[in-house]
Amino acid sequence: MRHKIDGFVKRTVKDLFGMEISPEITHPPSDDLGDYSSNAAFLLAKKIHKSPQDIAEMIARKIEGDIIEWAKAISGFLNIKIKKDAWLEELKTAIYRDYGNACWGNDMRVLIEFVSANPTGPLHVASARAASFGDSLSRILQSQGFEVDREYYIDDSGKQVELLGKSIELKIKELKGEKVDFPPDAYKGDYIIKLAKKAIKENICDYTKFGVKEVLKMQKGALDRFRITFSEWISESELKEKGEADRVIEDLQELKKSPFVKKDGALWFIAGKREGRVFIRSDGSYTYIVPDIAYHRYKFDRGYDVLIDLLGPDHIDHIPELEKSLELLGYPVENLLVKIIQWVTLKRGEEKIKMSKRSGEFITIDELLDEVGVDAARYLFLMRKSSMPMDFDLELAKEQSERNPVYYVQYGHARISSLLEFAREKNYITDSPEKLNLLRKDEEWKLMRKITEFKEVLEDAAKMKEPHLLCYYLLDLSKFYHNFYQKVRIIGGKEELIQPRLFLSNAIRNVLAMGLSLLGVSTPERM
RNA sequence: GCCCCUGUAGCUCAGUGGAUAGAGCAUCGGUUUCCUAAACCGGAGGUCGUAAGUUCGAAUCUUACCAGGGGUACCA
Repeated sequence: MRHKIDGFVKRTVKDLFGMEISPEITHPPSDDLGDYSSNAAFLLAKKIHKSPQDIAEMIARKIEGDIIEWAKAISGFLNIKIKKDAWLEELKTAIYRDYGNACWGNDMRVLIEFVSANPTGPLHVASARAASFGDSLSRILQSQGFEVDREYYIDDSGKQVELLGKSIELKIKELKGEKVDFPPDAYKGDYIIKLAKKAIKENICDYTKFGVKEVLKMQKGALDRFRITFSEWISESELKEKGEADRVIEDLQELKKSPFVKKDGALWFIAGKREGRVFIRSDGSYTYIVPDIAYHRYKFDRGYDVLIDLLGPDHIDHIPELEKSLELLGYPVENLLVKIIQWVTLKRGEEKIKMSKRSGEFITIDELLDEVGVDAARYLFLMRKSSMPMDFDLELAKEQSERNPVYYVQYGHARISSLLEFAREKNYITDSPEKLNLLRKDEEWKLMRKITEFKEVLEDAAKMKEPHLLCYYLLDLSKFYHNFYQKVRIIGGKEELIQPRLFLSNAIRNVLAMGLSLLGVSTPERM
């Protein structure tokens, strides 16, 4: 619908003034101003030296389109009312299972990397937020015609995993009755004890390898429970073994203008105005960024058109070096989109819950799910836009679970499901698009217009890479439906209106179901 | 010091260039012999952190400042 209007406005402007513009097509603040409005006249005012109102009037007189009821110029805006038939035609399609799907993604191949936590302990809530986000964004992009793969990068080489091995080894000694001094940065927590006991039982000698394997198993289990899947798990150590990290350094050194400087026995990467960053330590080992560059190169080499990284704010400082290196190596950095998912602060009421993996005090995904459930957790994470640091109040998520936004939307779905079931028992047809033109009430028109907004919201969410837009839309749609349901008696109301109203309800249920499944939230038939 | 995020109703947050700035919670009042009251309707509640600038138009963009949070390793 929005695309059609956009086309009409552009064509009319071209016919009238011979100019190409990109007008915005939005919804006016109140219904009596029409269904859509455009700022086209404002954009043209300066170029052709006429007042926006005059231009809008010219466009309004000239504009043509099979779905336009009327077009008016109102204080400079071009306002357009859509024919009722057009809304009804749109409504008929809203009952299909692929409603809202689009193909402007053009089968572009997208690789989205997320979570990628250190394999040194259970996943905590910040990972849960990133997991919800990455999963939902993948689904939304898929719905718009992108071909999406999801990847988890395992940081299984480096000092942190050696420390994990060491922590297990020391814990074993302690369990055997030896007195041991744990280094201050050793990993603690129940899972270390569990791993140590298991290592003893299985006669393990390589504690690091064992620890990483076991921790990954734990992480996969938690993600599974959270309904998050990945197409690929890429291991840092494997990339290193294949010599990919070496190749990055070699190729960067071969450049005409080497970006490296030796200082204090370490190899520093200097690019742009920023201070340098160490790539090779004085002991000859690579810092984290080198295999990470190799990894990104590997992503590009596999032929992806767009790379999306969802990172925690602690990675911000590495982005310039990563991008600069890839650029120097000849890769299209503009196709790499790095999105920072801000931290989550856990609270219980007023009390902040401090988290530190090393000290062993943290809330894991499993504990979170035990307390608030998958659906509530996912919806609450996804409601915030990614740049927003969020407070997650466990007390509130639990206590107010009845008034939790996710239940409001799910309740809408359950309510309609039960209505439709009741209707079928009474032998009413719930999916016949006949007599829809009998729908005339305000609440019914509002719902019809709201339904078609689904397509617009999905497109916007995919373009902006922000699933929270969908969360707010679904809340809105549910609100409109609850309002309609309360005011209009369907079964038992006017006989000729029952079937069209059931169809309308069915369409709403379909949109709610598809929206919720894009968020990874379940759609209960009853509650 | 430098970098990043944030500042919108009492609270939690939407709104990122358009018209009279919205929702939930909290609060006050109302709605159930009838398809799910986990619902609905109404009231009250705003110097959009401050100031300047850009613009026909700014909560939205720019700059400076103020306030809160986070980062600032040859950890990742």
